[in-house]
Amino acid sequence: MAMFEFEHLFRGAFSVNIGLITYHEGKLQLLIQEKEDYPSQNETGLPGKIILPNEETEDALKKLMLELIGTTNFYRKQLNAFTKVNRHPLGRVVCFTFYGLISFEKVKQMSSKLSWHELNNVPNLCYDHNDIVKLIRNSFRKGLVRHPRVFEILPEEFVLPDILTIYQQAFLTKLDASNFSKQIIKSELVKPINKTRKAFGRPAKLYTLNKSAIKKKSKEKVSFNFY
Amino acid sequence: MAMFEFEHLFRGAFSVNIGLITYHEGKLQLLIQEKEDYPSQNETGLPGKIILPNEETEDALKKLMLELIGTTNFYRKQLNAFTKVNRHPLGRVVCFTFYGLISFEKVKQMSSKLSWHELNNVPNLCYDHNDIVKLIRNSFRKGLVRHPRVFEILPEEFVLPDILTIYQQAFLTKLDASNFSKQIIKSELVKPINKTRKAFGRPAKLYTLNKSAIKKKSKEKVSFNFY
DNA sequence: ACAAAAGTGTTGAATTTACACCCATGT
DNA sequence: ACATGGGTGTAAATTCAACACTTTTGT
Repeated sequence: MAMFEFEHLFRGAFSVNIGLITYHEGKLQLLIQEKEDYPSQNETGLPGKIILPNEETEDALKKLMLELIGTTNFYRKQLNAFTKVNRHPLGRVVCFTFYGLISFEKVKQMSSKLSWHELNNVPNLCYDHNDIVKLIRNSFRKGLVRHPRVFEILPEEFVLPDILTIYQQAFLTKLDASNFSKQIIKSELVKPINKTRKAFGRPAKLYTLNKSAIKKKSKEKVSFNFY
Repeated sequence: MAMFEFEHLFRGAFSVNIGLITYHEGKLQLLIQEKEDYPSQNETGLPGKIILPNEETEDALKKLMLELIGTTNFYRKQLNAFTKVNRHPLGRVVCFTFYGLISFEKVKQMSSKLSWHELNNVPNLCYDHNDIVKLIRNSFRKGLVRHPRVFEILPEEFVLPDILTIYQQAFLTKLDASNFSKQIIKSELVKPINKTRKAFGRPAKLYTLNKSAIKKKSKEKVSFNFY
């Protein structure tokens, strides 16, 4: 069997890791897991697990997330693989990374190993996980700029100033609140419901996502003008 | 040694594949390789090779490209890994894909196995390589819209209508030539040299890249307005 | 002279940006 | 009443988009 002569090439293992972002209590938050298995006991890192040799990546990820937060119902996207030979002490473990977005209300349970950390203040993580977090923040930003991705981390009913807050935290910048709100409304992606959210000052109007508007893809404007 | 108990997990192999794009004779072109090794003799696909268990991905890619085109001096970016369990007949071979951009004049040699094919008319390729090509076209488009990436596939001295042609082919659309040229000039990324390129009608002015302007990163305009 | 391709000019529309100002609430 | 955060209005500046027109070449 021809298989035999190639056997020496089949010496690698795989893992999935995910950076899951949500928005809760006015902050962007990242899900962090306390590791308990060898060789990284007592360290913290992105949620992840080893993929079995005959297991699809997507299945491994779903299994992991069911265990950890009780649902697989959230937006996700595969990012780069991390392939450095010596990134893992046990041998060559290639890491497939995902970034995910979930609204806080969709989180069904929290495994005791888990905690949320401010995305803008992530602690030191094991292996190269801080590099992965950088990648994730970048993808998150791209998602915000290019797609109506904010709604993935907002509850069903939300308020325009929260969208502003999310963008400001994601880009570490200040934006003109009044112009930003007008832009959101003009996009027709949201529709007002007849409720408000109480707060210290004037209460903010609640909106929901206008699902019909989100369908039609954005116009893909082609120009020599970089964003 | 703890290694032993994890041994059953180390059963995967890796490959690199690259979609290398250039611009030549008025067309966007993709580099295609005729395969000669088992199990895909006589098929064509993206240039690629198996990565040895202790070989860095980047090293494998460089080795491959030196062999094929005699240089590793070109822009490249890692894309998604292809991880499906059954994508390769010999076992689980995970494929790390890259897309690359090279100006035609930088290609030092052409291995006899290689040929250029119009990017908009790629033939049937082996395995899932046609899927990879789709991914590559997408990344190429994103690169064009968001970064001054065109210059990677243009010669030292180029002409504005060629940039127009590239964008039009990449996006399968027509653009207003006069407005597009004005946009390029306003970007200050190019500076005219005192030469022209002869052609049928009025000769076009030659330009070079203004390397000082390319340094300062684009302003990262944050808005609720998707491109 | 004429066709073809390159490049310039002009104009109205649309979008952006910066603020001034008004509104609805809790204390 | 007033501080606070939410929201509307407006006007100048900039960018976009369509297209008429001029320029420079080869035939």
